[in-house]
Amino acid sequence: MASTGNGKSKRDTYRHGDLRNALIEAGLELARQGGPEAVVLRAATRQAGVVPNAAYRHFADRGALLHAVSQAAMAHVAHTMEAEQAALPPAEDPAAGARARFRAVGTGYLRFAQEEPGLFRTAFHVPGDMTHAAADTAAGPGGKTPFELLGTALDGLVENGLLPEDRRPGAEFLAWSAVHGLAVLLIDGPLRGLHPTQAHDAGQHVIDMIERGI
Amino acid sequence: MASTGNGKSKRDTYRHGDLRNALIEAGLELARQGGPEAVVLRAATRQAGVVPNAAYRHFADRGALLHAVSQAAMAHVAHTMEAEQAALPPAEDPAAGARARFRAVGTGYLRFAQEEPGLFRTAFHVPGDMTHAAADTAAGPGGKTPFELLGTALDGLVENGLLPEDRRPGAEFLAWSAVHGLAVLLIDGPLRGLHPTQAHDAGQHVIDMIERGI
DNA sequence: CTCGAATGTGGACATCGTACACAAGGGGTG
DNA sequence: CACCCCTTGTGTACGATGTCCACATTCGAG
Repeated sequence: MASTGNGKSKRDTYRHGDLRNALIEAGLELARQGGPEAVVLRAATRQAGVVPNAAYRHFADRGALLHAVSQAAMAHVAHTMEAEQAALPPAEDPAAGARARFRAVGTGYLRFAQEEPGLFRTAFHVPGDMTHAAADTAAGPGGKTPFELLGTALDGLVENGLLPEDRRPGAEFLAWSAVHGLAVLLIDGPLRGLHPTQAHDAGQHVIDMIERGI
Repeated sequence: MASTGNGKSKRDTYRHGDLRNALIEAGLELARQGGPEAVVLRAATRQAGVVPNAAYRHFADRGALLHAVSQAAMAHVAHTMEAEQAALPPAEDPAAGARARFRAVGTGYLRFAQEEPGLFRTAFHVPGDMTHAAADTAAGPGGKTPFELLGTALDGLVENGLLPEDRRPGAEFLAWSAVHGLAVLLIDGPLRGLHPTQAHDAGQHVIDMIERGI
């Protein structure tokens, strides 16, 4: 076993073989259900069929484990964003395509926040840094972090004349602020429990505001 | 004593007299320094000079205490926002005044986030609901919650023709999203540690975007 | 004055993070 | 192929936390 994800049967080998990843995987599951505070060191080791202290061979402390889980969650965010872009119908012209890809960045971000609130909260739980955010561990299949995806989409807007070049600097912070703020409102603010379609509309409104105000 | 806020000397009376508020006060101090997860029941009771279990006469559990502290922190946010508005120079004309008061809402909010990040995080820590948010416990000296302050400011914009009436519905969520998102970026996102003046500029940019895009 | 409801105390327990010493065993060197 | 050592997992232990239960103290209504 060791490779199979189940955590029930006790390991047959003394060595686990892939404990570090098993712990991150277990942590992800805990985070999915209960957010960052639910990723408990002892629970993760239990799930991996290992004694609590074994974790310390791979992580300095609970915080380090949580950070690794957070990075993995961030990668999931990136994945959802890329998927949203990939699902886009072929664009009529380059400009329309750039605009659609930009909006998909926000839409994917918001979709993830609603579908996986626990992971979302974990991904952005006082993340050491989400810009450089160890680009490899926090990246999606395309190799880009959520932030980088946003930057690329903004560059696309500029290239197609949809965003004046002098407004480009710092634009990611404006866009990110608005979308992330809405995400928070949706998952544990006053907009929590909004019907998915209404939430989607709210998301489009915010993205409209960004396009207008950026 | 009981009335004095110090927590050093042991109470002389068997009854504390105002334990509930003493615990909230202690919780606020803990939250100020370490955010929501730092508001620890035992620490608060210790500070109040009382045995841990005494807290259960006033709060159902740690969560209830944290919620009360959160509400108190929210009141502090409202206070800062009101102060920001009060400090405004007299306006030239009503419209300019309405606009300045609207911007002050955002500026005050962002100021508080930077000056008291621990309290800020605590105020918005999965708050049962921040809209109705028990208007009395979360309100500032003016009797309004942060959300209500924002709504009032938006109404002011409409009254002065600065915001089309058909754009008013839901506008608080657009504005709140953007400002709150920036606040998060500033206190534990990639904009953390930004020089206060730069942070202020970023805030003005976001508010500009809101005014343009709302 | 008396007695009950409100408030604080004491002791106990499960769980958590983590430190320290020890065991197992896989891989490089001879 | 044998040996030794470094990595990885185990066992035991400690302090801290949230919370439960039974008991003590005191205030205030009658």
